[in-house]
Amino acid sequence: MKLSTKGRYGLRAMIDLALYSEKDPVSICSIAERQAISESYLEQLVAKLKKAGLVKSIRGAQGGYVLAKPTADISVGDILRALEGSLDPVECMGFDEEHVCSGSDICVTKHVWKRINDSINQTVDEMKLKELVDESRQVRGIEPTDASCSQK
Amino acid sequence: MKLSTKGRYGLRAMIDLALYSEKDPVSICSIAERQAISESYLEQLVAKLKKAGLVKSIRGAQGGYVLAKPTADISVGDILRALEGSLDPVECMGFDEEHVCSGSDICVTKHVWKRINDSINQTVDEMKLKELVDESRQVRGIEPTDASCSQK
DNA sequence: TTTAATTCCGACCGAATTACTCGGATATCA
DNA sequence: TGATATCCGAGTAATTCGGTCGGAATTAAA
Repeated sequence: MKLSTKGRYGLRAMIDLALYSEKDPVSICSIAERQAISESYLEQLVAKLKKAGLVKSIRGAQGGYVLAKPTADISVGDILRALEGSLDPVECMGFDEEHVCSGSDICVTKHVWKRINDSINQTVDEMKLKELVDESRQVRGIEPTDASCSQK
Repeated sequence: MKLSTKGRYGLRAMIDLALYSEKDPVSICSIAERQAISESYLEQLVAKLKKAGLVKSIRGAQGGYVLAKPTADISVGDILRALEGSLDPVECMGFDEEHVCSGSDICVTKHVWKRINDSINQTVDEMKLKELVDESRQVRGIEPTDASCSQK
């Protein structure tokens, strides 16, 4: 029942991206530096975010990433599901249709799993990236400029 | 973010145990047979349930297991935590105390993880074993006698 | 008093997943 | 034509998962 580093790093990366990409695209390298995440690993995560349609890429020099949608339209659930796959702790066959299970206790547990799944998804879907970004800006002053990241 | 077979099998085993242990203790062997779970694996799970104080064992021939508490006093959360360990998808240091995080976005994500953890634990704790057992009995007729399980 | 049923305990094991790294191809701005 | 970037796929060490196996200890029944 653990959330992997994909989800944990990825959410931080998205907040970082939202904070710094207002003017110019943000490079993976600069996010990695600020967030102390391995650059090559972060690359994989951002690829997933892109495939999910949450960020857009701009290739070439001075390129980077920007959000594909306004922060109010991106939920924590969208981000986590993009990175982790389904957040359902139990993937059950025939959740919706009234599928008759073999044993009655299996059927009963199915309701349990569904309630857990629903509770998680509801919780993450009602939190929007906008709220997190706003909160983050309140904590420290705004630094909207993305310092180009150090070379190696 | 997956619940392992420990939790899934274990919950079914607890329902089974509650259904069949009213008169006599129930053997692992018979639970394994009814629930189609490997006997030797189930042994490990029941050991965890025992250590958590949810079931009591009666050793020797005609022995087995019985619930240690009334079904109304055992929550799904108790069972799952006994088997899986903490259900918190993210284990965060210093959740309670106002620990100042290094970066503001880390602090912000901390609130996210806390809300997810709370939502899961609340959901599983408000479901009691009693409800599941009652529901299970409604589905099919009651078979309170534990047929001694087939030998190998 | 033996025997069969049963819990108890720890070691082992293959397969999958996690959390990365690395090397290089491709695109694009200056 | 470089220097920056994204893109992409393969490799890999460590850990977890989902069990199995063998045997010791306990106790009811024959």
